[in-house]
Amino acid sequence: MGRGKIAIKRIDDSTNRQVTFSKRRNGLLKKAKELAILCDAEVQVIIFSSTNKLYEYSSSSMTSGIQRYNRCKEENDQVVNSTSDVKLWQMEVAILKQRLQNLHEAHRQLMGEELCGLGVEELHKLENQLEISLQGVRKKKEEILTNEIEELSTKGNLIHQQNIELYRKLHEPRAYAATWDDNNGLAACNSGGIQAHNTTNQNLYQPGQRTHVYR
Amino acid sequence: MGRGKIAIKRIDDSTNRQVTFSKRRNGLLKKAKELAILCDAEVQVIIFSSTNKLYEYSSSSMTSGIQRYNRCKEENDQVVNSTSDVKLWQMEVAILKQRLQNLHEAHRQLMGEELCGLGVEELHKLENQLEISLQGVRKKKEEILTNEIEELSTKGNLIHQQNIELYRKLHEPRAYAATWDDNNGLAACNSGGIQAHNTTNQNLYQPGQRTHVYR
DNA sequence: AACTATTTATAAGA
DNA sequence: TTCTTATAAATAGTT
Repeated sequence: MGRGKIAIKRIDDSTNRQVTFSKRRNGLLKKAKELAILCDAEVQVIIFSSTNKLYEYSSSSMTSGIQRYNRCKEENDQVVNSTSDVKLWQMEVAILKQRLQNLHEAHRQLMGEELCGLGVEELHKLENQLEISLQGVRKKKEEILTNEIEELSTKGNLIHQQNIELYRKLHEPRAYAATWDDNNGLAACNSGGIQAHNTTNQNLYQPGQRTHVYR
Repeated sequence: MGRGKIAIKRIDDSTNRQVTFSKRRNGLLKKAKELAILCDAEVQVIIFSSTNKLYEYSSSSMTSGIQRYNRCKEENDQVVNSTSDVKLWQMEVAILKQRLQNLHEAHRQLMGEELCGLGVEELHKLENQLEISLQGVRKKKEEILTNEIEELSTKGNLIHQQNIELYRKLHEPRAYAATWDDNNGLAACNSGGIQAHNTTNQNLYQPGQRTHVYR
C-alpha cells in the first residue's frame, strides 16, 4: 500500500527503515487499539525498535495482560512475572533468612542454649555430637601442642649441642673434656628457651580437675 | 476500509463482532510480523478474544520478549527511583550470605570440623564452650528425666494407694485392719509400674564412666 | 513532516 | 465460515 509494492524483508537503507518503522509502528498500535475496542478483546502489543526503544499498547494493564497470558499458558508463571527481578531477590532473601534462622537455632543448641523444645532423644544426640566435637577439638589441640613441644625440644637440643661446642672451644687450650658441672652451667644459660617449652607442657597436663585431659 | 466506514466503538451485533474480530485479528498479526521483518524490530502481540481464546505473535520467543519488557520497565523505574529497590535487595542478600557463611563456619567448628585455621588459644575457648554446652544439655536431660521419674513415682504411689483401698474393700467382711503382710502382697502385684521407675533412676547416676549419665 | 499514488485491509453482502 | 468486492485506510516513495 503505497506508491509501490515492497517485499516483506529487512529494509536495507537505515533511514528508510527508521521511517517505515515509525509509520508502521503507529499503524500497528492503532489497529491493536481498534481491535480491542471494536471486538471487546484484550490486546497487548510490545515493540522494541532496532535501537532498543520500547513502544507498547495494552487494552488493560500490561501486567495483568501478561499474567493472563502466563495463566493461559500454564507455564513458568513465576519466572516471567512482571516485577520479576525484585520478586526474585525478595525470594532469595526469604530463603536465606530461613536458612539463617535454622542454622542459628542449631547453633544455639550446640551452645547449650534454647534446649526447651527438645526431647530426651534429641538431647541425647546433641550430647553425643558435642562429645565428638570435644574429641575433635582436643585431638587438634594436642596435635598442635605436641608439634610445638617437639619443635622446642629439637631447638633446645640444638642449642644445647652448640653450647657444648662453644664450651669445648673455650676450654680447648686447658682441657678437652667437659665435666658434668660445666654442662649444668650451660643449661642454666639456655633456660629461656627451655622454660617456654616447660610452661606449655605444664599447661597441657592440668591434673585433678573435673574436666580431665587437656583443657 | 470497506464498503462503508465504521465508528471505532464496540460492535453490538455479536456475529458481526466475531467476524470483524477474526478479520482484524489476522490483519494485526500480519502487520506485526511485517513490522518485525521490515524494520528489524522485536514485536510481541497477545490477543484474547471476548470468548477468552488466546492468539499471539512473537518475533522472537514470547517469554524472552516479556522478560526484555520487564527489564526495560525496571530500568526506567531505577532512573526515577535512584536508590532502587533491586539494589537494596541485592545488598540485603549479600549481607545475609555473609552472615550465613560466618555462622556456618562457627557451626562447623562447634561440630569439631574445620579446625585447621585455629590456634591453640581458639581451640581452648572452643573446648570450654563445648564443655559448657555439654553441661547445659546434660542438665536439661537430667531435668526432663527427673520430672519423668517423679511423675511415674507419683502415679505408682497412687496406684499403690488404690490397691490398698481395693484390698481393704475385698477383705472388708472379714476385718478392717490391713496387716504388713497384706501390704507386701499388694506391692508385689504392682511391681511392674514401680520397677520401671527404679530402672530409670539407676541409669541416671552411672558413676565412674568417661561418658557418664545416659548414653 | 506533508503529500499522494497505490497497495492493502476490511465491511458488507452473498 | 469463506469468498467477493467496493471502499476505507495505510503507507511507500516523493517533496
